[in-house]
Amino acid sequence: MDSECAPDTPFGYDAFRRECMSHTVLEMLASKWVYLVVGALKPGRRRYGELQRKVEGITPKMLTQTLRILERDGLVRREIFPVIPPRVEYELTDLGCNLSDLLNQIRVWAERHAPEIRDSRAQSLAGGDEPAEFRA
Amino acid sequence: MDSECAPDTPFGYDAFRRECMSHTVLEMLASKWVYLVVGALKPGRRRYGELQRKVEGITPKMLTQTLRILERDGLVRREIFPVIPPRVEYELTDLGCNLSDLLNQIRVWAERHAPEIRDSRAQSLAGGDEPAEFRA
DNA sequence: CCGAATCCAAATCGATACTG
DNA sequence: CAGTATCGATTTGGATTCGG
Repeated sequence: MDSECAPDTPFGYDAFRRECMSHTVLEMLASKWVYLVVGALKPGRRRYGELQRKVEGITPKMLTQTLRILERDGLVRREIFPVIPPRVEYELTDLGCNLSDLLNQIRVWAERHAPEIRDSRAQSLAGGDEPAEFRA
Repeated sequence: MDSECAPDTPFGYDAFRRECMSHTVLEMLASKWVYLVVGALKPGRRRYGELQRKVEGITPKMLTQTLRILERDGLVRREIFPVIPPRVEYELTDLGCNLSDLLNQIRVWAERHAPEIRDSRAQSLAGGDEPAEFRA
């Protein structure tokens, strides 16, 4: 094993520990752009420009950076076609597909529960807590 | 609906659009500390100090900030006992429990696939790409 | 068309010290 | 015990420019 990770988890890794390898994996996943790019990659092969259009507001810099991280970690495969104009396609690996299913569940959850969360935030702003505190 | 979100999703929200409410939910979830704190909260009620010990390396500042965000969004309930010394307990709401299951799957995924990802990163560093490029 | 490179502003985070 | 306050380091992100 990489280093001393708590042994009370199914696979000998414990993301709660900073030195544990799985902790760094979680850090990698904890990114808005990773969610969205992996989500945009879900059906099949995608070109760079497609991704940029699908993930609204992502800059070339962040898109490239995110794709490089995903490639480095074995979640995405990149294929370059030596033609002019350049053509580069991205595709999820098996590992990436596997992850994609989970991340998409989160995305769907976010979409499904957005209203409740919006309401909760509104209440928070209005000072909506402690029962029966009537402010005239 | 909050604003113009693409209508081609099951719930009328589309996290790929920046102005969409669900996009901000995703931003909230895309945090290492949210993963870990929600994970640490999974079985039942937890005191502040317990959480701090469980989530290795979290500072009081980040722990408080994360808990406040989760409370604001209706995922965590906070109960204060007016005693000395102070006692404060945190608990997932139903919504939070629901989310917790998903986030835990991600955490387990990270733990399970940590070895493959470590290997992939190592290969990346070694320049391990393009087939049959023999570097003497 | 697909990026790489650079610069800079801003937000985030961590460490530490302090309080009721 | 359960936070708050402050400060500096680090990271992040966006805008822009350039090249193959």
